[in-house]
Amino acid sequence: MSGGLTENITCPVSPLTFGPCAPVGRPRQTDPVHIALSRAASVVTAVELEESGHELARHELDARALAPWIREREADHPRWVWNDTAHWYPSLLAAGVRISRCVDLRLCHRILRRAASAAASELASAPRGGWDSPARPPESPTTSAMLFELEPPPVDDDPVAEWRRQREAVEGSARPGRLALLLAGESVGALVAAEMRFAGLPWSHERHDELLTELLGPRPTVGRPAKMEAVLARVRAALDDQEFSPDSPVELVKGLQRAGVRATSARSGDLKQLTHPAIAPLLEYKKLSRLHSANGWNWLDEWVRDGRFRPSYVPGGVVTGRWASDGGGALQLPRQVRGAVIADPGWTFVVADAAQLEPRVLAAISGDTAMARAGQSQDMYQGMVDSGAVETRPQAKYGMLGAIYGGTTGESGRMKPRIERAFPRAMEYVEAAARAGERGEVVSTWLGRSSPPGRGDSYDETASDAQLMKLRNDARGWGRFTRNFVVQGTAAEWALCWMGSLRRRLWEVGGGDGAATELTARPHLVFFLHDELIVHSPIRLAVDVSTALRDSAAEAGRLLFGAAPVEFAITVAVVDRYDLAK
DNA sequence: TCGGAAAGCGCC
DNA sequence: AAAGGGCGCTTTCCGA
Repeated sequence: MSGGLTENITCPVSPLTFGPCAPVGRPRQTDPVHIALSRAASVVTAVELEESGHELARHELDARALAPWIREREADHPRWVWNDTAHWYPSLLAAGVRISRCVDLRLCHRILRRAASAAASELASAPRGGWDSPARPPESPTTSAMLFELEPPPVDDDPVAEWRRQREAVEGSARPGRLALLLAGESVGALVAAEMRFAGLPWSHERHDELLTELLGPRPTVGRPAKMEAVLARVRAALDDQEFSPDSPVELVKGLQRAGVRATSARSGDLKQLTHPAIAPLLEYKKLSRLHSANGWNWLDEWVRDGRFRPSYVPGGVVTGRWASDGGGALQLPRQVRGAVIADPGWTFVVADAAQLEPRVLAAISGDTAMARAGQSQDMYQGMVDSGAVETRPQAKYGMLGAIYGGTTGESGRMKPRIERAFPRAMEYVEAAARAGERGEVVSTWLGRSSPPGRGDSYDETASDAQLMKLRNDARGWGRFTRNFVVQGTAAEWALCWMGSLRRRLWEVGGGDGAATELTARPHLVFFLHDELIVHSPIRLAVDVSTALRDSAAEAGRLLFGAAPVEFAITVAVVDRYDLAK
């Protein structure tokens, strides 16, 4: 099998960068296509490199002159090579400079260090060094001076040497096209993460406060909000216990037992099984309490400023390649508060969601044509019903989720034989990934991101991750992890490609390089949630943005899977409030 | 008094 | 409604 279409596209500049394909002024043979940046104190060194890696020129710049210099050089759309996007890009954005492509060396290093397809490379076998350390925190005026004095940059910090090592690792790998696409996707993701934080998600402080007041009562200066207190009073009355304490799981269970209720845990799901008049108000209390503590007024004060929610995203923060977030809980925004996400006047949101992304990804990576056929429908689960594989949509949904997650009980367990019969290649694929995990082997995504080493391997990279360590000691549990890894991880790769393609298209919709306006004056990404994107757009461009979203989804499918007959359907909604999208 | 672990629940 | 892989965040608990 080939690496998809990625090897076949001809383009003056590599398409694997998610940058413009036909730059103004086609590069001459000696034009630099990469510019590597490094910094020592206030001096920035910029090294211009040919595609071959040959050094063309070297400049030393004062750090304060960097942004205008980059703006000027950006006309040729070089790839900016730097250690951490999160270190360099925020200050450029603040100076009004948007770049089209980069190589985030640390994110790429992390992938290559572990990639099974590049295991023979010098990079993979080198001792751990500075590039294996976590990213240096972005400079902040209060801490940077101190940190830099205490921790001098590691000696192997040279971005040019590292870039060459990475290029060798990719070129010598079993799947150079796929790995190159993965690294390009990871890097463009880092650009998007910085841009989304810079732009912020439009958030109405006023509407959020109204929502909280409706549900909880007015903000109290001390103690519980009035409506929470009232619900708690109903719980206490039903238990005939004025001392009942709902906020500690231990106390909650004890309190219920004192009243003769056979509770063994404080989990909502378990409480729901019980029949007692106190249960309904108690569940209601827990719901309100969660909202109050996680996304209440304190959250609003801390995270929403000047009408924008600016969380910090962590590209590649999850072992599977999904993003994580660091503060603000951007990836867990409860539906309850999404009504506070309101577009600016004259602007709107274009909200797009990849429909049944993981099942479609499974059809593609396993080459299961029957499953791919079901995916010709906009609604893949309905397509599975129409093909006769199962009788109802819920059967299709839980059957598929069971296949992907390794479920054995309930409806998903019951559906397993039928799914196996209808989609044998897909099931064989995930079963093989699970067995490999149980044996302690490494598995890899379609583009080549490899799972952490399995059981029995004396490898300490993730030793600090308690959850992974626990899972690793449970063969079946680790098998479920690797089974899910190949699907979730490849879905994350599709999403990166979708986002990278969209980013380039949005820039064009906004006028391309000809329009000398800043990022937030054009349609721009403001939110990303695994398989969902939100674009904040001037109303008059919403149709073009919708088209760009669909074209990007199709392009992502082609980039990963070439001509494979798998459709990646998305739903698109143009709304001025996020909660209206679904 | 502080910090890590566990419980619980939000998102996909 | 079901099953359950991946996370982050808040609160409580408990021991150093």
